[in-house]
Amino acid sequence: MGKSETRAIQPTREENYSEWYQQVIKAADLAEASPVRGCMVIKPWGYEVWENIRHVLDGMFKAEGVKNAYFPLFIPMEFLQKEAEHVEGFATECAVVTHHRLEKSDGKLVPAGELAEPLIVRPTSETIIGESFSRWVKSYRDLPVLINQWANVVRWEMRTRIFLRTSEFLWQEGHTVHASADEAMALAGRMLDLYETLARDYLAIPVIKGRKSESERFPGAVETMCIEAMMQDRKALQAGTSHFLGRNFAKASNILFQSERGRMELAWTTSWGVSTRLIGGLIMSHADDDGMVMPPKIAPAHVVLLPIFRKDSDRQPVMEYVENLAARLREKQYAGRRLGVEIDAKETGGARGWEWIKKGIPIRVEIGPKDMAKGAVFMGRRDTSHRDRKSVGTDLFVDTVTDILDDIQYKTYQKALEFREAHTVFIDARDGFYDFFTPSNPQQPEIHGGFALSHWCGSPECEKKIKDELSVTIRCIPYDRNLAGDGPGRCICCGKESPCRVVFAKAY
RNA sequence: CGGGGCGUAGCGCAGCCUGGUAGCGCACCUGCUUUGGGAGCAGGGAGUCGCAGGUUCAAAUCCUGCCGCCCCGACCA
Repeated sequence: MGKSETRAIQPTREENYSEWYQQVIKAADLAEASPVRGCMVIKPWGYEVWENIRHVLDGMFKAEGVKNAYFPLFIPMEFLQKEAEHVEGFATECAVVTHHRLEKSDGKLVPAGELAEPLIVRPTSETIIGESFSRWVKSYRDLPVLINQWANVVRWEMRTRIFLRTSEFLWQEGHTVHASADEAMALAGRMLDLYETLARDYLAIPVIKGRKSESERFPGAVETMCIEAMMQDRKALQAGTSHFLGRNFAKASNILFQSERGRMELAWTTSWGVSTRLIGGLIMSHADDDGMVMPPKIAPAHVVLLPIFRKDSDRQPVMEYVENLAARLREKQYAGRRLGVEIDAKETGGARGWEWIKKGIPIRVEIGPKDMAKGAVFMGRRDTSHRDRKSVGTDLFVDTVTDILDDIQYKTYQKALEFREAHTVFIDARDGFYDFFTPSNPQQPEIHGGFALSHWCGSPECEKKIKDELSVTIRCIPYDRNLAGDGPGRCICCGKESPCRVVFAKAY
């Protein structure tokens, strides 16, 4: 058995989770580090995941009446200054452009032509988009303004990790303007719902919707809502955020409109975004010790056909059969796009199959002369053991391939959901809470903890104390009554009255 | 940015302590043999040993500085 028990990824999740994460990205060919500190190269197999996310979300946004637009990468430094909390939130991680030319000096290129006003590379675009909005909006008849942009942003992070936290990342940022607070709040809520749908129905990631505590809020927001997911090391990942910005940014950018009654009023704005971080979440939700596991609805490709030749004379008939099968499969639609079919005719024996296991393709199909003779294919699924393969009639396979993909999609979600539920606990005793979040070996912490649903009095002091002592934060105040609990209780930290339970966890 | 670890072929590593001019496994190329499976044998290609200085007749190896990556903190999508 020895050899067959070896897993494709080393170390395993259990042995060294963060190293495992890096190895999965490498083995699945999703991305790689770049020569630029903290910046990644997203390779085709990873970028297609992003393209699929973009396709799905873009359709959802458009159904909500949101239009795409594009705003500058560079933002005048003074713009950031307009909103007090906003500056404070981002000032420490801004890339600043100070020159516009290079000159040769002693054979080396040196910056020259200093800018009169430095520009920052957008860490987010509220201020520059707000400037446009202030000119676009005159009357209540112009509202709402519903805009989204697909862009890159730069946040100069101290510690980076591919997909999860890189200095540059890709995202979408939605920005809207409304005549009333209720309308803005409702829109921000609907966008959060879209993110939940994307996560649940496409990425197969179960998420908890909720709102952030004051200390975790977006700088300048009145309310930040989020979806939080549990990774396989039981840490929380914020997978998407939606902000109700009140009138803070309207004030900063001077977004005024004339109301029905003829008065000049400050508008209400929102912003909301998800990023390439979702791909990191995808990996840490589903990948196993054999590599990536792609949920079919977001997978770069759905089926790989692996022709098997026993003799040279097999080659042509098998390839013809395989090409023909590929053509039939490609006529099918799945999750709003054409079924993705790869043909891999490399003659490298079983290693070829492992390449695709590591890449996480949902279905592998082996086709040799024997299968052809039977009118069958030999199929393996990524969500079952690599040894667990079976012969299926070719016609039946073609007819049911989308059902099989649906089944893989469903089971991938269920597995992630069961994992989260297994590591989500209601805790009411302070000691129990501390035990839950304390590894038995602090030097080399084992995978431990999870989501603790505990009461919190609402004070920043208790929140900070828990953060300082355990590195545990309030991920969100959940909307789901089953999680928030029925009625008041006692704060896990100070014992004072608490209105509801919140989600405590270590976080990325 | 503080503490620790690491940087040698595409990937994973040995060699470093005790300097002598580079090796192993996998992958890659060629040939033969195999053939329902991470194949076997033989041959082969591929590395300015992270970068820059220094010590030395000689540096992957010793010394200094820098860069990058990983882990633990502080900061964050």
